[in-house]
Amino acid sequence: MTVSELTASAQDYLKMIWSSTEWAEAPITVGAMAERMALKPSTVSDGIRRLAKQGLVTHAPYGSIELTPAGRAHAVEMVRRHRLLETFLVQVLGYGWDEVHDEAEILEHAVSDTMIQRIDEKLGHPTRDPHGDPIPSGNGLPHRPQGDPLTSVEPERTVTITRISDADPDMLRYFTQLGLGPDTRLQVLAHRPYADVTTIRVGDRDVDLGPSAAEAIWVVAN
Amino acid sequence: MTVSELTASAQDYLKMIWSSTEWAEAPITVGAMAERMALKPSTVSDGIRRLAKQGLVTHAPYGSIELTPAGRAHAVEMVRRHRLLETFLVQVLGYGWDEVHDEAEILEHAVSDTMIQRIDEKLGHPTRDPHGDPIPSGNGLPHRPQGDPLTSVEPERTVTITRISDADPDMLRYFTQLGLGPDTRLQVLAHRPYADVTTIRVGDRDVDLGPSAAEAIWVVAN
DNA sequence: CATGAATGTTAGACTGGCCTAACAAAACTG
DNA sequence: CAGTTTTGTTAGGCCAGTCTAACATTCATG
Ligand SMILES: [Mn+2]
Ligand SMILES: [Mn+2]
Ligand SMILES: [Mn+2]
Ligand SMILES: [Mn+2]
Repeated sequence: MTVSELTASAQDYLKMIWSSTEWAEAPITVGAMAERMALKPSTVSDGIRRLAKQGLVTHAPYGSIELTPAGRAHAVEMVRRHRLLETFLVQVLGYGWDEVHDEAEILEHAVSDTMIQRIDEKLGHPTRDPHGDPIPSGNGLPHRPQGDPLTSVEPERTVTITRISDADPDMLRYFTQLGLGPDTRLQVLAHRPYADVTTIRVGDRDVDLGPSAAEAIWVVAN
Repeated sequence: MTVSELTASAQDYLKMIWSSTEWAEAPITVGAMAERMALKPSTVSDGIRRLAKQGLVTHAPYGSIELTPAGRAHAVEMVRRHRLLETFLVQVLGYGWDEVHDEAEILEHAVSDTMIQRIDEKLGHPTRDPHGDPIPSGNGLPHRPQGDPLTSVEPERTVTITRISDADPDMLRYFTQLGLGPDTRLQVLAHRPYADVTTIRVGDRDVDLGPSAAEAIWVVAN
């Protein structure tokens, strides 16, 4: 029943499927998974077939990919591991928020349940990782995240950042330069649709963000 | 050149070969490796062949197994990782010395060079692990251990423990009960050869140790 | 020193995980 | 709605790592 009976690869597939529904609606496709995991579609197709055989996902050929309850439990556990480890690396080992994702991507498969528990205790049961993402609790219930992409906020609104996608370390370093992180307040000045640029005011500074940056930032009104 | 180009299995084989010469003389055999790694001899034989193909060991069929300089460098690096991680788990996460070996056996393959470096810095460049074993330095030079098995000490001598084999967690818990650990002073009272019992005095208490316990403890005169 | 026991190697099978190439299905689009 | 493009699956190959079973070599002892 514990996650560590699965191969690292299976753990990553499940985590990816689950994550695809955390901040977006559309169910994930084989092609998108292959893209995001830097694998070939044939490899993913095969992997999904193995997961289905283990009862962790349901999948009819050419059909949609859905986690079973067992698959979802494993996936949430992996997300918990990943985010606790990221938090640990920042808090205890002095990593920057742009350095932790790749390290956690490996460690999440290697640490024992015991170690996760001790990390959780040492950190005082944190609820958000360094990128603002919610850390699911030990009993598998996610702390429900909130927010919407910066691109969907009406101009003139002042908002607070809830999370920033941890996918691109370079982008995170750029955000650090700008003083943008979880809980940063900012004002949306304008969206320029055909230029695909969002202008924000953070502190006393006006900044233009391209679409990939603006989509990586999620905010709530305040 | 870094250790992480190797599979976890290759890393473990190299570490085992190297470790077999740290505290004992005789070169390791396929059978002994299989025994200690809980594998079949045919599996190890095959693994050694792969390592030889990569230039990490020399081995003629039915002949002895020797590390090449490259193999030795990788092996020492793995020992460094293992022992630093054990120390980290005890110092930072509050593990007991009997709990760290199995955890480190996995983590050693997963942590990055960066993480090892930060752990080393956080711990202040420790030179011995929780079992008293020397931690090779970053440049690959082992801190030369010293000592001899308790079984080889003449009666009446007072000695100090330098290291205790970390192979058996149950035995470590037993030693904890007795107050035995690295740097503990004790007096050897007698060896009873046919009973295979070594009697020691530690603090104000006399204790009989069987051969497996007495061989797990290494000491220096003082 | 011959022979049986102990030790080590090879052969063949299986799994997971990846790939490329060929093929099949589904989704657009004129 | 037929044809084309996109997407997904299957077939076949490869490698690492494990096993069991069969075979080869070495060692030790009578
Ligand atoms: Mn991962
Ligand atoms: Mn994160
Ligand atoms: Mn290991
Ligand atoms: Mn140790």
